[in-house]
Amino acid sequence: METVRLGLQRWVVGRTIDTFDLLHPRAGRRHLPGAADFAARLAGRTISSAQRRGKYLWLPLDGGPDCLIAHLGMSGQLLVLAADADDGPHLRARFSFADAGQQLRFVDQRTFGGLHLDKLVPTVDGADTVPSGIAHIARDPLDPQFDDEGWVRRVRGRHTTIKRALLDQSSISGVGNIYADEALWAARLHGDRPTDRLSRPTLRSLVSQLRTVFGDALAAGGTSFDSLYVNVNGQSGYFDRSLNAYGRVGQACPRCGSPISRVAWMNRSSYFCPVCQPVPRRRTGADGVRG
DNA sequence: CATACCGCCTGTTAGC
DNA sequence: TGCTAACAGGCGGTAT
Repeated sequence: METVRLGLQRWVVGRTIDTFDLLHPRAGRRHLPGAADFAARLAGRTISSAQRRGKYLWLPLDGGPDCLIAHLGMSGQLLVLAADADDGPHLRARFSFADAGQQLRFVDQRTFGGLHLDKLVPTVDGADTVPSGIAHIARDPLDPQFDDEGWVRRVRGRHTTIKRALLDQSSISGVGNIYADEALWAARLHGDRPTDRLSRPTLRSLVSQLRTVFGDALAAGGTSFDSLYVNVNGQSGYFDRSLNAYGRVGQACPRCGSPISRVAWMNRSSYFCPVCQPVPRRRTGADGVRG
């Protein structure tokens, strides 16, 4: 998502929207007044910047509505393409600009993503602004304002497992199933470890590993697992080539050589090394669930 | 209140 | 060969 934000910053910031065409109702489902209203509100607006928090992107607009929010779901793409470029089968929305240059297109095969409008409100710390509808999304670990110690404290105070905590976007954002498994592998932690029994140094180390995983992915241009994730120029990232655990069931752990395990987890999968990341012993009566 | 987990979508692919 | 079922996954909503 940061890769996409950088692309938008380069290619669409400063440009004025001429027409907006919503081509699939699911892409605009969060804009309740409908496609015609959506188009009317965007016409003539100039995009003033490109912002991101976790997996949400937003483009602040001059003259209100405050901003256009984009969430790509798992298969969404924002592409900057010539006006005569082929639509393809999954084009969901199109932005044409007053300068008649390249268009911005929202393409989304599985339609989990979407676009909507929102107003900007100050963050609780007053440091900047955020769309009102995503104020519950936490900062991500690459955000200079992310509070490591605050996250460690919060996680240790909860009664859940560490993988669930990593995927909880209201505590730490930007972490999906792939990056959660990779960071847990790097930190040698099994995702089922109870958060209230992890030490402060262990959790600090986990944030640090997460930052490394994010940094490496960003340097490689993002993660593309099935070629659906691409940047605004249609180039896909190649970070998937450097995954250590995710998707590697049966292959050797790059650290110890043991075969990577895969288990069903929350209607998806978890990948881990059973030797480096041992399954935690179940808590029993003697240990006490509440301790 | 805190935590757990389903269902939304559709194209690809494994398996029969 | 042609079909079915599993799978990918962020997150809002609902159940516990």
